Amino acid sequence: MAGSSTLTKERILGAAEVLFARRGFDGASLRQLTAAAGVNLAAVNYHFGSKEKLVEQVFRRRLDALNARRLDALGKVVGREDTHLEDVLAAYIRPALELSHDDNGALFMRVLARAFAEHDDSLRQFLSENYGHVMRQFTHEFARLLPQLSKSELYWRIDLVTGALTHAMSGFGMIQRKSGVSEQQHREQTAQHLIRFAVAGLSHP
Amino acid sequence: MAGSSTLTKERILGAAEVLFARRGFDGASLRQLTAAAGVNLAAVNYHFGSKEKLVEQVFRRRLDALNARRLDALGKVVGREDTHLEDVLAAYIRPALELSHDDNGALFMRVLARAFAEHDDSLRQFLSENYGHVMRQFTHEFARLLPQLSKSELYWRIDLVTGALTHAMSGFGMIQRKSGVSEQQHREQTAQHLIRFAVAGLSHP
DNA sequence: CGTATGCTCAAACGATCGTTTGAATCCTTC
DNA sequence: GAAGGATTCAAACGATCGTTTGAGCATACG
Repeated sequence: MAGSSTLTKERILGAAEVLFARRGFDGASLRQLTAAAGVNLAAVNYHFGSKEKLVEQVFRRRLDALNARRLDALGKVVGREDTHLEDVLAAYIRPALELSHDDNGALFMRVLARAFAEHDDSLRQFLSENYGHVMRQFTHEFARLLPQLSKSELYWRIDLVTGALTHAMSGFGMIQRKSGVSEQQHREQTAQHLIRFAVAGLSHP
Repeated sequence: MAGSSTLTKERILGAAEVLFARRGFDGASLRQLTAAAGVNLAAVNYHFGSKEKLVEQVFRRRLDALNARRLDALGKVVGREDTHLEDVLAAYIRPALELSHDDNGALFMRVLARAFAEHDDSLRQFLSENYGHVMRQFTHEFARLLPQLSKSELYWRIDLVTGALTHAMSGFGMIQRKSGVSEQQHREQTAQHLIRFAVAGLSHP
């Protein structure tokens, strides 16, 4: 087997991320996409099999790393004797925030928010099968740290917090940083906003 | 001028609500839509002018009433001498919740959540021009009740709460009510969940 | 060198899209 | 009941969609 052109696949994935964020999965055509990527129209079907498979790979490329970092961060805080709720939330939020400040990572968060709102069955099943265990582990930890909440009460709050975070992160591509604030400071302020909000939403009396 | 067939227009709007919620604006074709409505394909362009105009009318039909009820409810609580934050939030949340329990109102909330996540410029401009004053009035009231928050801090929290509520309400079509709980009770419990969460998210220290 | 193998390319496939057309039909009004 | 505007209808328009094809080119291996 020869070259296994990683270059073309990566160009397609990059252009797909941009156009899916801007026009949606249906709205972005393979002709726009391949033109933006500078590759031939047939390259998508050759390298990915179909448009739907391409969509899955767009998610895989980012979510594999993102959720691995989330679980890694979670593992580092649950081992200790006194785990704080905000540490668990930071383990969920901070990796996504770091992703948002990388190249087109913010655009991917838009794609993710779109998929979240679409309620598309096949896509939801794909995400659930491949990354459902991440949410399950976090949920388990939330339940442990909030024993006063009933199961249904906890699920309500997690659902609301998830909606808030997803929505907020989908807008990260468009916020203009105040002048005089370094990117480091800005990211830390954003993290604090999200974490404190999530703590309040989960643990209010 | 004769009949001005309200019937056909209403059948189209109803079918559009269902299909836009299920497949999205691009995903739902006028052929599926008119077939589901039991009308001729050309009826959409005849009565609405274009598919895009139809989308706007789908929003208008629900949002005119929804936002009028929100402002009405808001007016009834801001007049009093001691206004509580949860009353203002109830004025925002309860009309949407009542809409969600009417016929296809829950599906419309899905459509709304979709539009919210799409970041489509023309649709956002349409919503902002026609209903922006509603959010502005609520924001003004939040600022009055939460004077300790800076402007940017307040906007952060409102954005997060809005994301949470939009996401939660977009799922109302799919929740199965526990047996033994009346719809009245269920709706009241849901309202309490949302309102308390929003209060915590806005006013945490 | 010859020949597989991986990849790119222009071109075309059938299907479906939103929209338009012009005749047929309904319904009101005189 | 004739006239005329409002509405519906089947059919077609050009455009664009995702996908497939087969020839052409590159690179690796015997």
